[in-house]
Amino acid sequence: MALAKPTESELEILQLLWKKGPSSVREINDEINKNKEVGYTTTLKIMQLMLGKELVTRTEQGRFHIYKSAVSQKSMQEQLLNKFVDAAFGGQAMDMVMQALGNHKASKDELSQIKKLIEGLES
Amino acid sequence: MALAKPTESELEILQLLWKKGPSSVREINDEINKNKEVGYTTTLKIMQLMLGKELVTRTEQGRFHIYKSAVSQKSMQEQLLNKFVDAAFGGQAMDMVMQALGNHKASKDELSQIKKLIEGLES
DNA sequence: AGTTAATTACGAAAATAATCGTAGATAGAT
DNA sequence: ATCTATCTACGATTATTTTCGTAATTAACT
Repeated sequence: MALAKPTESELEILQLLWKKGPSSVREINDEINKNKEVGYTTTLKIMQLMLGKELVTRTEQGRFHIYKSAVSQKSMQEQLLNKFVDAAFGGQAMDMVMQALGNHKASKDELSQIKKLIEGLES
Repeated sequence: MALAKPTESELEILQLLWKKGPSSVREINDEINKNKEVGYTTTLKIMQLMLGKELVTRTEQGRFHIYKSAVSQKSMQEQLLNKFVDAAFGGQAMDMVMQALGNHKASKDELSQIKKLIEGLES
């Protein structure tokens, strides 16, 4: 079965779950509110919807719930990347790679890592 | 003034305008309908909304209109890429680059071009 | 001239997403 | 025991995006 495509808000929550690990609604909402104001029940509602879409699972921990991502970061990113390359770069992935390399600062370390990856692909 | 962020449908139309050059609604709608069924007036309406957002301009050509992208492909892609890296990769652009390199087939030519770019960045 | 086909403008409906208020439950503090 | 704070569930509202029907206009073709 195909992964449900997350909405923007859902993806934001998935990011936090990947980064912080299993979390309560309160923890997620607090994190989100570091950047922008969102009501607690808004976040709760979105997480409940994500449960319905099977983007997350949850366990009861006393009287509240701990949510956990149900999709792997890598496969979700892969899916989103494919869609994005199509939508924004007409499918030309290497165009996008070049633009990303040009626009984003990368450390020497990252660059040599990428070079190594390319050399592997070349052979 | 910041570029208006295009919706998904709007972006699809921008892609076609970039690729095909200035086009009538009919031409755009025909292209879109190669992939999926969308009514003519739906496409028309979206293009009219894009005009309001200044994503396109248009000129009269007899009794119909020719639409033209009003935003550069490069700067729009740059903006979308930044948002995407944040939303899907938590801002880690190089993670995304590596995943793109791993998942998408690239020709020898493209790979050496990218390598050259990296070598330029390294110095 | 009259008919047909293609066009634009526009309002409104449908679909999707995000927001929040309120109610009911429960735990902890006084 | 009561009060207060926090939690879940859920309906309803708002905002955004997509879709399309209809009317008016114009061009082209009998």
